[in-house]
Amino acid sequence: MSEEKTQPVSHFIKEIIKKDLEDNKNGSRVHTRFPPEPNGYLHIGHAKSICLNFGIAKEFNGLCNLRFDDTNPVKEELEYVESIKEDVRWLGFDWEDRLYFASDYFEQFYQAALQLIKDGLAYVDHLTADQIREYRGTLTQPGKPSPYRDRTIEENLALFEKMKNGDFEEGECILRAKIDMASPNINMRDPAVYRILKASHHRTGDKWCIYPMYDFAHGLEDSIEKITHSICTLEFEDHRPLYDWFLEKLNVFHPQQIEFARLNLTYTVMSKRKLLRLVKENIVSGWDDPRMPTIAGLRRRGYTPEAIRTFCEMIGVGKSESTVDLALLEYCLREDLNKRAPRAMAVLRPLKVTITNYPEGKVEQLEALNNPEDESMGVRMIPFSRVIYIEQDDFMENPPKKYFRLSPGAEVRLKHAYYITCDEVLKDSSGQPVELLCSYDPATKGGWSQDGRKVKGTLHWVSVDHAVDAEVRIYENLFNKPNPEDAEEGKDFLSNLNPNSLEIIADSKVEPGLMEMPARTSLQFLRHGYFTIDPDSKNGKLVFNRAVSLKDTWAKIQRNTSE
RNA sequence: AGCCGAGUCGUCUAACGGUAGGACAGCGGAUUCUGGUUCCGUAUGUGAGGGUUCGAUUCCUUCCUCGGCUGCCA
Repeated sequence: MSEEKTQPVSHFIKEIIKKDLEDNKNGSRVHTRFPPEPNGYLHIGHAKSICLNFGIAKEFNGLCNLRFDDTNPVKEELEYVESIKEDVRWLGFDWEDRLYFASDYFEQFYQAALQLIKDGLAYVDHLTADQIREYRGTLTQPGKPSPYRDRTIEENLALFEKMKNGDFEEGECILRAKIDMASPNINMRDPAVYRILKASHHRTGDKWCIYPMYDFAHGLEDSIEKITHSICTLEFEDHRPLYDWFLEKLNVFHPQQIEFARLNLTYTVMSKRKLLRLVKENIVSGWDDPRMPTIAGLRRRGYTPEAIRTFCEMIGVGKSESTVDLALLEYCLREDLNKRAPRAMAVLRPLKVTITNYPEGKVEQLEALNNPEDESMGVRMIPFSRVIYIEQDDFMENPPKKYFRLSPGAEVRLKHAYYITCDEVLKDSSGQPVELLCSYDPATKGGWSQDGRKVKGTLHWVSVDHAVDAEVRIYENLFNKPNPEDAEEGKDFLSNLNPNSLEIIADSKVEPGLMEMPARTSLQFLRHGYFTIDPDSKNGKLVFNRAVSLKDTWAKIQRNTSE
């Protein structure tokens, strides 16, 4: 595992913390938390938050908790809890013994609610949900008080007790904070504190039938854990006055909420709701489909934790809504894997080549460098013989200008092997080349020529008799618009799905040494890109995912000249 | 419309009253047994107006644009 070379960059949150440290606020303690709701898989946007929270703790000698914000039993599941733990660990972060659940605090939340009632700051409201909406007013008009707003403390206490005991049905009543129905901030117009949910919770079972709302619970969770800096995304900015109100009225330890802009990526949707739809509607194969921006998907695709961490460092942290170019993520992966991934030769779309002047039955073991960027990764031996496969794209009968590859009469280098010249093209009835007859120069063994003669093209290849079959999965963006939400009138993001986001090449040929490699090994297929061995691989049947292609200058030239 | 927040190269992000810088993407070139890597070079930016100041991306002000907020979701 290599260390990120990207140095931590400062940003406004770190500046706030540095100042707090200077002022000796919180006894110079820094304690953050990552508080996912277990209602879906983590995605690259969460990675930003994880890197931020755990990264800050590390940089300032503080601590970071992993806390599940599981206050809504109808949406949350154990499967998600497990996947989240796995993903955070995989990203390289350690919460040590500080794994917490909001549901562990339910009793404390209940006591706090009681306190609010006793202080005349909360009441049980029997308005229906529709009525509450009506009474709340609008963005421009103040709300009006509920007729139940002035129930006595004793009455509220008794009613809340009944709520807790299950004497009311869902929706019959709620507990509300008594704040200000005319506040310009709608969150302050007597927000809900507790609602009745007769659902079984994945951790507390049927012990409770009332569940606290986020605004009430979250600050208390932070307070209980003595969090110093409660970092969340921008949409909670309007909730901060409420966050502060609860903590102040309850007179408990008061963490500081700080909001930052969530990550958006081009060609990607990031909301859990939409990702859930892709999964539920079988548009992708699951949460870990390599086209998903989930941590599980990126992992299966072949992304490394190092690349993701570097990316999160490079994008910065700010308060303005922004959309990062997917190309930056890809750059981070290439940069990481270029240094670390062993090279291998894989022919994705094979074209047979017979080297007519190479002895039949002869096999040579040729030496190949595993990684030119890191000689300590050593060498391997690759079998060479009379009949080999090259890439179909590496031959053209009528090549355009600047085509360096094989064509009739042209000479190219076979990587690590010999120079060959194409003498004859054998075609099928439709005119498609099916086999090339070539001759090799025995004096160029290893890919060198003594006479200083140069060849422009170098091709990868595999020996037909030694090659191993493989399935290769080529991924493109799941969406064909930079902003998938940019859909026609009346259509949604699904109308922007890229029909070519997955291409399966079933009959590729790879060099034999890859048989021994374990799943999830990252490799560079020479001249193709970075690939990883998919867990679907079975004995005798390798499956590779392309994580990201190599930069392809030739493809770019072709694109530019065709325009 | 009310409240809150945000506007700096194409994108992301620095500059905290004193030379608008970096990264990615782009373009051009060199090197190369990967049309990869590496190296070198290059273009593009402070939303608009007014003010304060010797000096404004930075402070004030008006406007404009964008985002969030009217769940018993988080």
